[in-house]
Amino acid sequence: NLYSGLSSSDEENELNSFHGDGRLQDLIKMGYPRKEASIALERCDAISVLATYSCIFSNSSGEIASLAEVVDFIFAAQMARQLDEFWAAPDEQEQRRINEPPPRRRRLNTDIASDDELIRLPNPMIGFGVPKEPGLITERPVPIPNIACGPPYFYYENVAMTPKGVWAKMSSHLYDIKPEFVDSLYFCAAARKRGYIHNLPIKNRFEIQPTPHYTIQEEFPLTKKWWPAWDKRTKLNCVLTCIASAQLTNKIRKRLEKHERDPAVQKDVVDQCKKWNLVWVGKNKAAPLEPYEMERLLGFPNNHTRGISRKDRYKSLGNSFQVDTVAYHLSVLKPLYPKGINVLSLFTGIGGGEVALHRLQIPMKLVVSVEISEVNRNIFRSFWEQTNQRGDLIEFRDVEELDDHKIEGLMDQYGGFDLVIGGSPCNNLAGANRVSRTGLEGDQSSLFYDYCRILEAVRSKASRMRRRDRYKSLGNSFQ
DNA sequence: CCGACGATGAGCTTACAT
DNA sequence: ATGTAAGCTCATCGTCGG
Repeated sequence: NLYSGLSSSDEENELNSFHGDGRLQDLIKMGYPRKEASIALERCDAISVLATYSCIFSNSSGEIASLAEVVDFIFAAQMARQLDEFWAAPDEQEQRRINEPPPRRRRLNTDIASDDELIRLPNPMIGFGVPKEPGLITERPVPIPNIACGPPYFYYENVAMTPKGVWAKMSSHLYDIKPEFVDSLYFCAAARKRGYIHNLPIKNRFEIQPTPHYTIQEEFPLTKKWWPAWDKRTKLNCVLTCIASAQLTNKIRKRLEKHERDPAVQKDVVDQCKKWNLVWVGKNKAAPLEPYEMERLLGFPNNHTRGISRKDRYKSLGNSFQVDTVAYHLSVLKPLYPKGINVLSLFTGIGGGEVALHRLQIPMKLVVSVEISEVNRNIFRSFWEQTNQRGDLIEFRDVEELDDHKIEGLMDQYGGFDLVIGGSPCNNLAGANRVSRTGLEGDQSSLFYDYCRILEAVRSKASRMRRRDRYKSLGNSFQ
């Protein structure tokens, strides 16, 4: 038997893993990078599992396998495919990537990672497809690597237009999954170009109802009365964290009262409207969106962010998900988890991901939320209470508080996470930032690495829990 | 302390002409 | 293929007046 020589020593390790697996920590102490150690563990365990299964089937004496056994055999076969990759010598490029030193603060233009892989933004920016547009695909052009397949699922989001090389680097830290770039103008009346790295299936996605309106005039019908013919916009630009001053509205009104028919003035006004995302709310009166209008554009319930200052509402909304877009991607979870899911929500903000799940009517049995801003935590807690959620909500302030020990404790207590969702800070990536657009290693945006750390802790713990369960059911089947 | 306001471009993209 | 122009961006900071 090909695997018999390996199984005995591995089974000893398996037994050790019942009292809290120290092997990953040991490997890290020995100087192996976390990712490499984790991959090695996963694949060694795959061999062990396969050996165990070959033993069962040789003892089954010609009986018909139960459905459960067949399902498990398929699982074992998937593992067997990974063996080939495991024994193949890793190519030099992958080796170099694995041996890369941990992230340090570095300037962008000296970043060596930026030149080996250049990720281009698609045009049109529809990802794997959007509703009501041609170009829908049901299979990924680049499959998800085996190591990242299956639950627990994860969903990571950030701005599409980052400095060069940033998306390639984020992809390389998230199992080399290719990002899905989607502009939310295909879901609502405002543009929002974002990239999403996730391991979700992409077949049979569906929209949440009711769908938002696609044009400004339909979404805000009261503006039609005041909308000048020479302003041809039908879509708004990206919802940002800051709005125009009231003085700008006054200046525009005064200019138009004098030179309403001057094409040059008209062009200048339209430019200002595009720059500041203004809509027409009165005669010659172009004003920024109200907070509740932004909420509608982003797919939140009316006055989701009420109770905090106006300025904070704009800031929180500008930093949020577009709910309809995210819900479209997460919709594939609904048939998979009819009884609900456990969610680990990092950088929760005002809870865009949870609102999406709620509007999909996917019950949330548990949400562990990490959010540094107090006003955002208050908003999210209000949402949780007012929608009469039955599940548990556990809040943390800082990702630093969520170490391996705490993650594993929560997973033991609640039976693991089904979804890890979050978008890390974009402050140092966003084009609107004049002062500190320092890239992925910037003070705020480097929290991306905490997302990776926590995700890997969840996935490795989940694989250990699956193994433990398999041994348990194995023990039962022999009685 | 809070909020309104104005100043502060780079870095990336696409579109179009050459 | 290459150059040029135009368009857009989950923002930050200091000042000032309440």
